[in-house]
Amino acid sequence: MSLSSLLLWIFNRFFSAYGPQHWWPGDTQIEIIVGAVLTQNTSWINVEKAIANLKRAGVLSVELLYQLPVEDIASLIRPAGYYNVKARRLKNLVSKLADIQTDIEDMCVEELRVELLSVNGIGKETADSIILYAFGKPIFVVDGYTKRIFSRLGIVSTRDNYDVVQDVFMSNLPRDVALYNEYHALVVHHAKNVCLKRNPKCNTCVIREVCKHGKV
DNA sequence: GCCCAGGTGTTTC
DNA sequence: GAAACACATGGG
Repeated sequence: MSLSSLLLWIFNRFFSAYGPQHWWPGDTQIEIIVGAVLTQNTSWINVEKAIANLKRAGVLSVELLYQLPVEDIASLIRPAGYYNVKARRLKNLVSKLADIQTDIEDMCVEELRVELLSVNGIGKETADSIILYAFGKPIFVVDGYTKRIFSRLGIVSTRDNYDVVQDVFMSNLPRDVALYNEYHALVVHHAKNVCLKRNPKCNTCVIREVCKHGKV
């Protein structure tokens, strides 16, 4: 089986088993963008509390976050952890967004990615999450879960860096926003519920036929 | 009490 | 360059 066919087969197994994930959780573009920063090395449950605080304070917009003192943002996002670091990152990001706002829809994926990566505190995963889930442009999001699952399958190596892993998916799958959206969300679901770090539930895994862990 | 979470930047060898 | 470290809350 070709790599392309294998990646699609895995996607179909995940989708059949888990169904549509309706990502990204969040009603507005800025909520998705803020969530992408807040979830850095942080569980989503804590991010939800922080976003609820921002909503309650009525500051969940590019303009208002731009105006709000960094100390006030830090105080509101406290439940998400790293609140001083993340408050600064959010300020940096909304500043950049205000700068490029009128050009974003006309930018290609590569141009937008360069702009986002130029912001201190926005790395590859956060940038790609924003491009895919907030702006609806086709780029495959890689995270720790993706590396864990697909290295167990032998498709990537644990040594491979972000760009190498991303290229495996983007060179072997159609450039399709809906596919990339659902695939990454399904990977996260699978990692959280089945392919756990310490004790994976390989006996019930829907891709055990192709996973080294699942082979008896 | 310990481990972990949808990372990133800086410092250090 | 890569490895170690800082950043911090809250759930299991």
